Amino acid sequence: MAMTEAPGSTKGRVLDAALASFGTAGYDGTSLDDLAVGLGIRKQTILYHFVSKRGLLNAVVDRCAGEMVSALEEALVEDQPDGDRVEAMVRAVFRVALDQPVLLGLLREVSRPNSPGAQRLRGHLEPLLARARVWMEAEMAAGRMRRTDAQLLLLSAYSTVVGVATEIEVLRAAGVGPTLRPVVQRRRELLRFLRASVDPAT
Amino acid sequence: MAMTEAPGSTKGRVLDAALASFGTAGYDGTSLDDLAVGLGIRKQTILYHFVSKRGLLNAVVDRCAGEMVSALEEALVEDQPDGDRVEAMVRAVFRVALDQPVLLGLLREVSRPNSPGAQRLRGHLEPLLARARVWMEAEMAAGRMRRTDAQLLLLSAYSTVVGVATEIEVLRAAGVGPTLRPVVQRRRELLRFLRASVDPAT
DNA sequence: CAGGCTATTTACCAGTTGGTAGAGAAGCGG
DNA sequence: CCGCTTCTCTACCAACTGGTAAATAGCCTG
Repeated sequence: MAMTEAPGSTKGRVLDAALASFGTAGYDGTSLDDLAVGLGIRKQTILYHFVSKRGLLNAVVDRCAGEMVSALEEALVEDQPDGDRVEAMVRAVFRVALDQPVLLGLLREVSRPNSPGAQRLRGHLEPLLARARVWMEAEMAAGRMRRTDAQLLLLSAYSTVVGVATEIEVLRAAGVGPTLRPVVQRRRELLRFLRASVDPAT
Repeated sequence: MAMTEAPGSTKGRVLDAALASFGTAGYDGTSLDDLAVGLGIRKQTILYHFVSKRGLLNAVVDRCAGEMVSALEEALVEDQPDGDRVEAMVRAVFRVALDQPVLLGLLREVSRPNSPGAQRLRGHLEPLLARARVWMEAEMAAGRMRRTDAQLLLLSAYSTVVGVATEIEVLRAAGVGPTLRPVVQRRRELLRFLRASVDPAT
């Protein structure tokens, strides 16, 4: 009764392949048969572990949201002495994005409302967003942050991050190799943007 | 032999419905049968006009890209005397986004590489991007713009704009009504970001 | 009114979809 | 050796997919 699946197990392999497929081909563009063939197993094995296609998506979303959330929380703990927390979080997200680009692909796929899994993703991210909102409002009250709509700024940053997923893919499609540079530059620009939005002296 | 379809014609109605469906449900998530039923016609009528589902997508992409490109070109012509061209373009894009949000939905759907239609979209946007790149490089050479990688900055702005589509939808899903305010705020922030990226005094 | 053109229809199809039912097989504690 | 659980398989299926073929109706022109 392991909480986490061993990476080599059938279940774990299915999760990996499903993440990749959902993130690139999308939910509707993913067929359980193809997924199974790619893994050298039968489709019914997938359904045995996850009950339905929807269940598989939920499992994938759960795992990815978990990784993302814990990466963010680690970043926040590391950086206790009020060092630039925003920067720490941005760096954490970009680290995840570089380590596993497919994860951002899924995030993007699932960010579309009416998409199955969108609600589930929100369920995972909402507490985190709430915490961030509270923190930002405290900062604003203390005058360390420019007065602005916290929720809007957060959503803005969020959609920018999701946009990075698009961007990495578009860059690759545009012939720009999968180099590190554009991503780093993008991160620098995002940080500058966030600082400008946050700087009290404006 | 009209170049543009009358909006009330069957063909035009199919195009509208297809745009909405592709932009929200995605390409794979759109069924020709459902589309036809929603229009009160038979699926084969759609296929008669557009040959195949892929052909329908191409037609939708062509029309939308055309609207977007002409909106951008109008903005550039209006603002000849070197008034802030960047701002004019951003405003044009946001105007389109507000007038027809579904259009951004499609843009986002089709921005994913490997997606059918991605290549076609690039074909439409590439000349525009090339012009912008040339212009930016001239500005940089003249010292009116901070030296930076023009293509990267453009892609950055592009993915941010696509992110706005996500954001509008996410906001609506998050309960924030379809008010104008968040979009306006987002535009202001994007403009500030672009100015910061472009300001020579940095 | 004959004949072609455009538009929309009915009828049909082969392939794929997600999903169900049930049979083995492998391990394990008694 | 039995019975139980866990996992994977074979065999099917009803529904739906995009697409083809052909019939029908309206309309304009000669």
